[in-house]
Amino acid sequence: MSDVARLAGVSRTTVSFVLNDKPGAAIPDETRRRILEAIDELGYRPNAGARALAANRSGWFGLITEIVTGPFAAEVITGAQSRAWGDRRFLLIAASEGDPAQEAAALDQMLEHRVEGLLYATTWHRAVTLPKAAREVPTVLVNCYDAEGELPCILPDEESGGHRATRRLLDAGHTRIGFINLDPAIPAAIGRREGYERALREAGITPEPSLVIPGWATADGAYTAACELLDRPAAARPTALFCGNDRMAMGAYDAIKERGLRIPHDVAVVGFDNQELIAAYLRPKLTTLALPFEAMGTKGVDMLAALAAGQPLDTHRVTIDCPLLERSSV
Amino acid sequence: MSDVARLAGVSRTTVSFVLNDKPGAAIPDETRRRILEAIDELGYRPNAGARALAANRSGWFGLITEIVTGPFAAEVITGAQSRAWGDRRFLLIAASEGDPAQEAAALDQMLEHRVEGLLYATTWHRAVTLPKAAREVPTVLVNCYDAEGELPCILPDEESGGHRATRRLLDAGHTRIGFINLDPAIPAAIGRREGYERALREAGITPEPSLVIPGWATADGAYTAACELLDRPAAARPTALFCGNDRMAMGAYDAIKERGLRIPHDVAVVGFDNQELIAAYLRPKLTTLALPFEAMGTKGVDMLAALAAGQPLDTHRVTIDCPLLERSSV
DNA sequence: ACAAGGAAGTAACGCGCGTTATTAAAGCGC
DNA sequence: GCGCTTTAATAACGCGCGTTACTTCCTTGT
Repeated sequence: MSDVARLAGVSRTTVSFVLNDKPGAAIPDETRRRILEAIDELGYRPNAGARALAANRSGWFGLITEIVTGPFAAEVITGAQSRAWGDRRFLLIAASEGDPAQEAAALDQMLEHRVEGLLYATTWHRAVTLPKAAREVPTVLVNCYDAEGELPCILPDEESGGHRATRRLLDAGHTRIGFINLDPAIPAAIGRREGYERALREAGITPEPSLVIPGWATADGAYTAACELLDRPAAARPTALFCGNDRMAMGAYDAIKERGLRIPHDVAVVGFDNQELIAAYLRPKLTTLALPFEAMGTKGVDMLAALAAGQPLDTHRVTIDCPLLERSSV
Repeated sequence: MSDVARLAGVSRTTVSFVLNDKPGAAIPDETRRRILEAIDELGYRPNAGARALAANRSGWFGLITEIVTGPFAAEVITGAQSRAWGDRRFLLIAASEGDPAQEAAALDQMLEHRVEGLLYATTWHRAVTLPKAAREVPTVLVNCYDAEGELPCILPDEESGGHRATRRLLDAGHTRIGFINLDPAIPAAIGRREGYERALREAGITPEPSLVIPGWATADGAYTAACELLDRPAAARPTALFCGNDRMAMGAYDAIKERGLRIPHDVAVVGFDNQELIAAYLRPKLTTLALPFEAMGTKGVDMLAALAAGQPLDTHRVTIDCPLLERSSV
């Protein structure tokens, strides 16, 4: 920077003013041009670390996930990343691998790097408890919530998702809709079932509990559940299946095809999660709902930026809709 | 840090010595204990940015990928990440989205952050040309190579992969092995075909060109190709299919099942890429080869660490084996 | 002609730390 | 008791930059 100043025939301060577009500093165009030329000629690059030190603003946000691999975390990262870079902020990403020790170590490193905020994301919607150190810095939870309900969080709107999926099947003319659910104890399963039942009631149909079977989140479990549903007498057999996730839909597909039934003519299927590799390549392609991971990532950075700037949050608990992806299974 | 020094009754320098385990500095246990106690009591955390500035070592490596989403990039990141954190180094990750402008911007930011090395990873094995700015810092290519052949690179061993897949089918007793290949012009397709033919020749079988058909990397393309192969007269029909990737294997599965043939009894299948969501949930589960993305990521950080330390590289071009994942389709 | 005010630019300090050169005290052999 | 080495610790500088307080020069109005 001193070299630039010397070459441009000004002081280092002036160079700094130009680089930061300092408001209130009167820099004639001619001087500015000389400085920019010098920067270009010398190939000068400001040192981000030194700037951070002097300005007392690191520009970093931390992002802790359980695993970096896996489509979910990757999408959150994508969303957060793009939003952050656009804002000239940067993401220090760490994976906890589900290990509290690694998680604590990662958090330590982040605090040493003076992150201005922390994003904590989980693979599936559930409650979490953070290490105490997380209180030292603004924190936003993504796809999870803390038991004490103190931290702001961003969650998928499971209820409206279940409603939307069911509604889609109702619109296609189905009235007996089987629901192969996830583990019934988790928030996703509870919310989606509520949405499912609300959609039915809104259509004037009384929810039939026997049409709801847990598939335990596996393809095999869903296969078994689908067999059970499809082998009922014709009058009780569902003409559509709403599956808790796409892997489960895969199992359901097998059960359906095995019985010589066609999708969607004989049985329609809606999945959940939009696991691209499954949904887009099943035959026929699977209509499913997407968990809005990328949107949750960007929203997380937004909220963090607000918090870091000292602004209050309008909403402490944000829910984001799960969009329906129309393919060929309905 | 001054507070710590004051509380411990020593100078800031002494605190620094303790923090860095400075060799040659004689610190009595008693003094060290007092300092560590003071650190603990005050909850002091060193400022990583300031350390970097003073020591002139940022501790950062940059990682540029085309997309952060997608299983490939995610695995590379996982590998690089775990290796880097273990070494107290950190990854500044950016996605180019295939856009040269974004790529250049990302690189600029990385250089401003004074990364000590750059990892450049692509989604599929191919040649690349880097922005000139990349020359300013040690660079290692992952899953790609530069046309000039100047930069060190890490590549999957396609030839041995093709050989291993074919060998597995030969070992299972197959002699007419169809190969539904990727776009024949790309390195992966070329290497794997070489391996395929070598394995055949080693088994005393003359490669039959008509058994090799491009599937153009899509499930539909592979489906068409598989139909063509399976509809040949019995004597010319392959009893096993080696597919260029798992999506293509998915298409092949459909063609096989449609004809009432069973996997693996009538037709065995080997895929490539180990796209977990497909390979592990197809029925029967798909035997496939994994691209060693995670290993490539860790190796990349290793090489970068060596380069950043000024050590010469033993090998300029590293290839890593593609392991066979045994499931149920052979 | 002169004060007032703005335009253009600078010197100097501090951010939090690593590191070198130096000092002061303590131990040791005789 | 004296010189010499080791031990323990420190003052002071610099890393690359942002920022504040200050100076100098030019314009403008009267």
